[in-house]
Order: sequence, then structure tokens, then C-alpha cells
Amino acid sequence: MLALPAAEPDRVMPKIATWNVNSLKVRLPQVLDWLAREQPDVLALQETKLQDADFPAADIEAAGYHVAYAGQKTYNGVAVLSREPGSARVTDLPGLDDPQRRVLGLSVGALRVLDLYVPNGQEVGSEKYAYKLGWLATLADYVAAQLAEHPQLVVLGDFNIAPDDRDVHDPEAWRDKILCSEAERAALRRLLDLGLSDTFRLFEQEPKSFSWWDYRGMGFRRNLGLRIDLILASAPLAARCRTCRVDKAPRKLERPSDHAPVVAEFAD
DNA sequence: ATGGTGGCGCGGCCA
Repeated sequence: MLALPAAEPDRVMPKIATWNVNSLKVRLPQVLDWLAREQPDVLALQETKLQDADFPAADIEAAGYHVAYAGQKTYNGVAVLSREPGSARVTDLPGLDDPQRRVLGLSVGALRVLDLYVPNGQEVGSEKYAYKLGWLATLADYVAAQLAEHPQLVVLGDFNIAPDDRDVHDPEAWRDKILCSEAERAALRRLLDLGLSDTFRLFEQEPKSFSWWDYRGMGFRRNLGLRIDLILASAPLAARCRTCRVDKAPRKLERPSDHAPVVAEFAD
């Protein structure tokens, strides 16, 4: 029997996805179905809402994925599933002493993955809004350092920021509201200006493409959404990006997450 | 300004 050739060390994973599942306990069957159908090389999850002792690692491993996670009870929680094993796991932003589990950095092959659940901010001017902006400022310093260290960096997750008016179903209604305020958008632009591309905007997209729809008021059926789930890629990685799309199918299921997965594919 | 829905967990917080 011939041995399979070893994976080339500089090969970048071709299919990378992000999905805010709003409770992995509830959504695990949907996640397992989606993995089987889409077979991503990396899937970053947010809002797992599970402490690590309760994380369903065995089910995910049985589906053929390695998994790293950083969770807490009830709120937040992030995980990265990968075909290849991950290493060099990081769960905190340097300089931010924060019990909230919102960050998971992981190396998968030559790729560096940074999975984020950016704070929501609740309302412009609130304490949580100040926390969000401070968190994003700390993140920018960390991303700058990560870019210097890892040429092939993907920063993905629920950013809780709609980058511009194209990403908002009703820009006038949302003007200066949470997820759309100028300060939040400026914080996101600062990240992009470090050398990241919003892969979704590398390609022509249908107008009114969103990744999140409020559960209330039949938001999904009326397409009253925002695009707040992003896959940002460093320049060498963005140069190889071939597609980025929102997969609305899981949002149509019974008992869905309020977010849909976003998927980017890369040439080898 | 509030409430609409959903998850967690069993009252109220968070999104």
C-alpha cells in the first residue's frame, strides 16, 4: 500500500466558513448536517453558549473534525473546527483581562485563524458600547501584530458591525444605531486598513445580501437583515480568494440560528 | 420609548 503524500506545509485550506450558531447545544444537529454537506476545511463558530466541560467534542470528532474551543456558561463562546489538527491556541487579546470568551486563535497548516465574537454593544452610548469600542481598539493592536507574524491570516466571525449601508436593509432606519454607528464602522475600517480584505466584497454580490435577521417580526422572510458576519483575509490570502457567499439554507430550517453561515473558498 | 422572538434557565439578561 502506498503511503499518502504528506500535506505540503504551505498549502492553505481552501474552504473556510463562519457561523454564529446561537447555542451549539440546540444547533449541533444542524452543524453536523452542514459539515457533511459543505465539508469546509475550517468552520469558526460563535455563541456556542457552552462551558468547556459540556462541549460536544466527541460528536464533532466523530464527524471527522478536530476542534478547539473556549466557552463559558450561558453567554458567548467560540470554537474552531478543522480537518487538519490545530495548534498554538490563543483565547485572549493581549492586554485585555476579560472573562468573556470571544476570541479563539488557532494555526491550521500554514493558515492562522482568528475567530471572533465581537461584543454587540447593545445601544450607542451605553456602557456595553464603550466596552465594544475598547475591545475593538485592543483587537486592532493584536491583529497588527498577528499580520506581522502570520502572512496567511484570516480574521472571521460575528463582528456585530455592518461595514456600510449596502450591508443594511434600511440604512436610514439604522443610521447611527448599534451595529451601524460611525465609530463602529471606523473601528472596522481601522482593521481593514492594517491589510485585511472583506472577502465578500471581492466579488459581485446580490443587492441586499445579509447574514443576520432578527427573529422578531418575520425578519428573515422579509429580508430585514444586516451583514455582520465577515471573513477578512490578509493580502496573500485574499489574492487567492475565489468566492465568498452567504448560505441562507440553514436560516430556513426549523428552529434556526438568527445568523446564516458565510463561506469563502481559496485556490491552493 | 416599547415591543416584537429566541436561548438560557426558571427571573431576568442578552441579543
